[in-house]
Amino acid sequence: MNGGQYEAGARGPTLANVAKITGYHVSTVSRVLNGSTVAGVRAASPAAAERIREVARELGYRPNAAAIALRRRRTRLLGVVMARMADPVLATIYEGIEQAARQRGFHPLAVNSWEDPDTRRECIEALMDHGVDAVILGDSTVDGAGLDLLATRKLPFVLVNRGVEGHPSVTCDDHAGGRMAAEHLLDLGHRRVGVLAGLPLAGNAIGRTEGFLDAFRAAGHPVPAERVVRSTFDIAGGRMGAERLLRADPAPTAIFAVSDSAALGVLGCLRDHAITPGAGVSVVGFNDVPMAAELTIPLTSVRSPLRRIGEESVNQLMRLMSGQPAQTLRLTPELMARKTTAPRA
Amino acid sequence: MNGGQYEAGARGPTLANVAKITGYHVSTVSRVLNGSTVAGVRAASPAAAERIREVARELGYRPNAAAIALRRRRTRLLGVVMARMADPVLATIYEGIEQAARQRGFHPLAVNSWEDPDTRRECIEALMDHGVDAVILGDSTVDGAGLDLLATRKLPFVLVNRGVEGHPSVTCDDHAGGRMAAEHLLDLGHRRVGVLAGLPLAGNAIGRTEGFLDAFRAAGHPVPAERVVRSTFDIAGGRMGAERLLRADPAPTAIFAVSDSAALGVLGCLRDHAITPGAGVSVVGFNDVPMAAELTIPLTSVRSPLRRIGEESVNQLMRLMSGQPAQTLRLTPELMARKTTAPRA
DNA sequence: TTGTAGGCGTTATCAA
DNA sequence: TTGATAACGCCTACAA
Repeated sequence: MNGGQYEAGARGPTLANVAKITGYHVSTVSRVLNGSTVAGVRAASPAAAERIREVARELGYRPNAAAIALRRRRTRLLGVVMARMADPVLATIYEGIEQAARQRGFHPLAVNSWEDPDTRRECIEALMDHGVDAVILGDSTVDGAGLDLLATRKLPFVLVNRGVEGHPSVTCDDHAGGRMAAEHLLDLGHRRVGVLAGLPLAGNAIGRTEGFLDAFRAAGHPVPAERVVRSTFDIAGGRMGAERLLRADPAPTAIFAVSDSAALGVLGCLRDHAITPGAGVSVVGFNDVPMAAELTIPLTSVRSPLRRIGEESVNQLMRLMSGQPAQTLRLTPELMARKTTAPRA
Repeated sequence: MNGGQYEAGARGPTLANVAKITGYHVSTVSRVLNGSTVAGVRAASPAAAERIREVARELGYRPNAAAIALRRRRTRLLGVVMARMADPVLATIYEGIEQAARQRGFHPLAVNSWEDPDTRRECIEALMDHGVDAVILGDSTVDGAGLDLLATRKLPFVLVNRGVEGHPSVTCDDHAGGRMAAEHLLDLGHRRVGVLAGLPLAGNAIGRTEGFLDAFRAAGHPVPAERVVRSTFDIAGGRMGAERLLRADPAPTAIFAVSDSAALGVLGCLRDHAITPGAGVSVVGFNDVPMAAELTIPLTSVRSPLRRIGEESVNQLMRLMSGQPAQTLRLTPELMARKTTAPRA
């Protein structure tokens, strides 16, 4: 079958090779090369260790991950489930995860669930099949779908981006972020506002929406239900949601979208309606992805520390893996006021 | 160390378990469960096979990936090296890769090289350590840095996004794309144009730039070297490059950026200079990421089939792994003319 | 300080 | 059609 051009299973030198050359036994070589200790002392004579390490280096010895995984029951693989990688928010979180994981000698195995519960289950099962040591979930829904799989195998996991009651998670303080957006709009005099509330089962969307609605209610201007519309987090969702909000008469003077991508969809929609963002209808996004600041009319957005969220999730996972409890972290967002928000005309 | 709450190495039922229950020998169970054949016939009596499969299902048996990897010398893991995941272009290509790989029972192991040669080598080595069956490289430079690592291990690999002479790759037809951008601007009457040429060692940037410059030269309006500036592909790169181009007197009437992110940086820069994209300075990007069409002044861009590029790279890898030669594919781009380009004032 | 032996879960080979 | 056996590369008691 194979033309011989490639040897998929080509392996490098093994411990046995190093052993044969040095004249030491495999077990000795193993001890030296992974620096194991007996009673706190390095378990090999300095001379032996030196020689063995030298030969290993010359040979280009690299430990075989499969063998180690089989023997030690750990792979140093971290499963990561995301809704979709091309979402700039998730991709940035992933970057944080990847970097933090690599610093600790772990590698992320990333899969996309496409917001689909069945696919999510498949993803998690596939990750477990590959023997990942732990899992980071970036696509959870508040019903906790799929978490049972991890629980039954007692596999450590941390939620990221979207929290679920009763499980450790690292997220933005979404409620606070929603409130910031609301207070900004209230300060600018907006009273009749619309909300693109994101997916109904996503914890981050729920938090942001509630924070926003709470603040408006507290200010004495509750937002009626028909001006809170569900949507996906992407551009298309924002566009459709905005279409619907703008159909109302009178239309809202401001729109809060729980993601920047959705906010971008809103901007596209406003353009089609010949409405100027800011001057016509104010728009607030969430996350402050790099694009937001560069738009011709730069987007007001609630900044969330995406990379740090990713990094912290790995930290918490390390805690879990070493037997400590994981904390649930809510990192503080920050409002970046820009030109898509302006005082009510 | 471990508090007992989690068992990192918890494993499910094994072949031995199934064997004990069914009364068959492990080897028989193995033969049944992985559907191996002897002389084209399934190597077990139908009754036995039935029973074994039933027990395996009841027990929730899942094969141990580490053991299989050790024994069969294949992991069904695909290494993927990207410059950075949060780049929307790379993330979209990755989505294509992930989907195609999963359909074939493979899983991508994705690492970010951050455009750094040393990090790239580390990435590739780490992937090999984990025993990936093949590698997709999305961050190659025309000098082929790091490819030697793969060659010495005879590991199949395919380049994606950026080609390198002499190696199979799946890319956009960058030269054609650059030409399209040029012809569009030429049609609109632009003669004094600037180019944000991307990273000097990136094959895609080189192709796009050359295609563009060739077309202008052919039209009798060669672009002088000082109006071709190197840059990174991201927003910051576009912004800095645009600053530099605009400092010239007379400034160019149009700018071609080899990526949409850079084009977005250009738009931000134009805004700061109070120049209207299109009416003032025309701007063309590359890739047509979803954002482009939604901007308040939508971005003219050369669309490249990112997802298909990712999918095709997996196809080519499958060919390589089955001993067939891989093809080098150049998928055709398409110009999406929008509002950031307008006839020369 | 070093060697020996056994096994992690699976599969390939050989024998029955 | 099925069973026995060895081996993939590594690690870890235990013995020397």
